[in-house]
Amino acid sequence: MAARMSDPLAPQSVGVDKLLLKLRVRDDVSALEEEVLRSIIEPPVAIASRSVVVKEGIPLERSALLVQGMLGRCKDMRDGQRQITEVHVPGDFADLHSFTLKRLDQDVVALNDCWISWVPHAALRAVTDTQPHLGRLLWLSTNLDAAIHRAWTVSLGRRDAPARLAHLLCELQVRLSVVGMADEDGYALPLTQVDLAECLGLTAVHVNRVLRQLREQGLATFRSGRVTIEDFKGLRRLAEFSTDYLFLDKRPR
Amino acid sequence: MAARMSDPLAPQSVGVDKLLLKLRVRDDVSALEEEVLRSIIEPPVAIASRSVVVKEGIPLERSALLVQGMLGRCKDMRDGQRQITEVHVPGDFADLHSFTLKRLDQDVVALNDCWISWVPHAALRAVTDTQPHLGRLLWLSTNLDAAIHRAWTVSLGRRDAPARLAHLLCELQVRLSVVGMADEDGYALPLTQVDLAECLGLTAVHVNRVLRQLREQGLATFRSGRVTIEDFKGLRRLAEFSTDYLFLDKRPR
DNA sequence: TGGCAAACTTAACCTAGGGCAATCTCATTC
DNA sequence: GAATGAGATTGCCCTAGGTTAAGTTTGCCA
Repeated sequence: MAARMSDPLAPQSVGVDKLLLKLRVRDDVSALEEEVLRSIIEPPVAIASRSVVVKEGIPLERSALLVQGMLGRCKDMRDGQRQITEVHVPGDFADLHSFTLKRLDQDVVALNDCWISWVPHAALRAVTDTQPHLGRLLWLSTNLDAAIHRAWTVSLGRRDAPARLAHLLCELQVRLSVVGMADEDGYALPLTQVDLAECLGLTAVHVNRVLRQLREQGLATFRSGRVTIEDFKGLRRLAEFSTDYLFLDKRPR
Repeated sequence: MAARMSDPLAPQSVGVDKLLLKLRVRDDVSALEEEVLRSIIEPPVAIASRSVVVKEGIPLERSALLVQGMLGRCKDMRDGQRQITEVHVPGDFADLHSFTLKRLDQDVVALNDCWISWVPHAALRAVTDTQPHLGRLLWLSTNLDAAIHRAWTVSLGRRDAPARLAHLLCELQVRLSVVGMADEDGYALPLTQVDLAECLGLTAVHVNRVLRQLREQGLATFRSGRVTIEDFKGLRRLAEFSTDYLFLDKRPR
């Protein structure tokens, strides 16, 4: 499997590094805590595009830290429709909530070729026992996921298709920036238009129409796996996007 | 304010009791842990219907345990539209995520007259420092909220209006049962049709149409603040509802 | 007990986005 | 370098749900 992957070299520690980038935007992480984190994270393993990393309902003893690529949380409906409820970027734990819940309510699927690092729940339990502040930081990271879920709920409930797409493009721009994977111009987005549709509660055909709209309005272009942001201000305005829900600062404690 | 409320008697400890019911469905809570929980929860205070309990963005030092009534997490849009991203029932912490995030990304609003108990973040910090298992249980309860968010995302993205409404009615039936506030027949639901619309990403007019549909199909009736479930099986089938995402069991640890 | 105001209900019309099918593009493989 | 297949694109038609605008019912308070 790994032989077919575009980047066959396992990224050694970038997973933890990106996790640390993500956490340190929100709070201080001491050298000791960093050491502890590094010690509980297993070496990365390769995951083939489109494979199911974690299946809904199965009892779990570990959680997956995404090192490279993108993962989605997917719910399949009876009629074959699918909804993606979150897109994970490197540095995210895709299923840290399974540490408390012991299984998942939805599948975690690789949206492209990925590298992930497993973290045993036993080690996480030890962290919450002996490093309460670090434990609270991990708790925080699951609460960030929840905040993202709420933002998606708002999008699906109250934004029309162009605003919804623009909101997703803005969100990914910001989340990828945090882990150093986006610049002002845009970012690599290894999804298909079908995937986007499954994030946005739309059909692939309509996503295609709306992508063209954004392109023709000079806001953003999505082509061959790359999002080019032409007018971030305009995109933000269209989406009514604010970074508040991503908690990009350290608050007084 | 309290003078105008329908039930002027402060329910003394039912908030903690319902929280314990909720937690004990998911895991064991020792007598000591119960004692600790009771000790950190302040006496209930009355909240008038429609008032904002917690405003988005404000730095917070405490979280609200809902004792009686219902709360909603609301996002207001520029154009006056509003999306509710979760409905809280007694025994829920409405904003426990603010313990790690230090503020909210959305307002918490009283959907009717409520009683809530505040819990200081300092006390929660002490719990995570000295009672790691109890700390993990509180973490779990925020992860339950996230699972509910994901279920709503799926509803908004992939279910049509009747299925979406049916799904919400099923969810509340189950969540209220856990805290002893629903029976086989149904439950009190102190929301307006506008509130339902704001949960479901629909207009109030369409909610009204769909309520009639469910009534005429003999599935459920919502009238004068009460949901009567006439055919739970049928409602479940229509909604493609499963209780899996509510994690109603204790898993091996 | 009557007068409001909020909530609910219904109808007529309209539109954003879905459904379906054909075509196009391009990368991969033999 | 032809065959293949996944993804992207476009057009046409249609429906679920929105919009607007009346009513009607209900509960509250003077």
